[in-house]
Amino acid sequence: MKLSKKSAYALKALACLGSPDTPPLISIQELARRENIPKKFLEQVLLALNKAGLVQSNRGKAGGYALRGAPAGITLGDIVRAVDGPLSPLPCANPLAPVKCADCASLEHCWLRILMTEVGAAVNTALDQTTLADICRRAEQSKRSRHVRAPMYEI
Amino acid sequence: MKLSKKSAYALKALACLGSPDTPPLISIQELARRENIPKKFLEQVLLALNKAGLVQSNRGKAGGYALRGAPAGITLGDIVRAVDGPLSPLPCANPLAPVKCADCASLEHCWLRILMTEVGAAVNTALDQTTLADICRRAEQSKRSRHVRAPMYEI
DNA sequence: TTAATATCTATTAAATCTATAGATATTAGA
DNA sequence: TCTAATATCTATAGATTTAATAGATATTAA
Repeated sequence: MKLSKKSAYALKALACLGSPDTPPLISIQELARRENIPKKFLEQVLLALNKAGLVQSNRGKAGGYALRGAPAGITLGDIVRAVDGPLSPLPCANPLAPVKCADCASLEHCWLRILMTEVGAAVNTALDQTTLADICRRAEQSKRSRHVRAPMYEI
Repeated sequence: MKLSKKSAYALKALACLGSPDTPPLISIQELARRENIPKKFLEQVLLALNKAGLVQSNRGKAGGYALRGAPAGITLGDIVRAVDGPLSPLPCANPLAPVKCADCASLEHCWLRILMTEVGAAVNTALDQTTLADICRRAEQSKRSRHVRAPMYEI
């Protein structure tokens, strides 16, 4: 379960979109600047998020991006799946569109496939426990905590 | 959470070592043949498993490998970690040996790091629920089910 | 009409994973 | 003691995936 750069950028971008400090519509360029993400790469990330319905875009001058749904309704799993595709441990272990492995004789009786299907389900479930709302809360907190001084002892 | 070939081979090899059809000591060559794994690659896998203490080896002629501990005491997580290293979503999210990311300013206040540390913990926990004993049981079952005829309806 | 924007496809660059190669060390048995 | 079969180790080639960049087109407010 390595987090790809793409997913990491997606998380940062969405956290930014969900921040109270962000205008209702923000351009790729500005988003890239704020989150320190390569602009052209962020482009692709937002494209994927848009296709998955997690954000909405306005084209043309003064265009930009905004969240599409409520942060509480978007899970960490949704985000990762949107940019990296289904997070199945093996191609054959995707419950929706299983792809037979080269060396496996039968999908049917492969214990590794069955095991990994369960593992994949567990991972998906784990990632779906956290919502974008949670993520935004954390981001705000750490933003705040970075501004305060080191704690001092009161007498 | 993609399963590397290395991990997949490790699982197959260990399942084979835990099978009643396997002699108490089996050579790499024979193991590679039985599980259809490139021999030189399997070599590296077994080396890692040995270093992690999951198997034991005898060198010299008539040497080979065997399980070191009881299958019920070895988890799926142990196996994957043994061959692929700690399965942390980000280098900085490894609770034991956190490695600062290039673009992250501080380990301390990075919400992504904290979030991913929790995700990593969840994934580890999930993988540690399944033991090699479970895996061996599944492997035996699927071995058996492959030998029986298609089910027929009894009257 | 222009300038700023999103969209799309392709390509290059870098990193990682998979596999192979070739050497050395060890040991049972002839 | 020698030989053959084995594990161990390090290096490297080959393949695949990921990350980043490039350059075009489409859209829209002003």
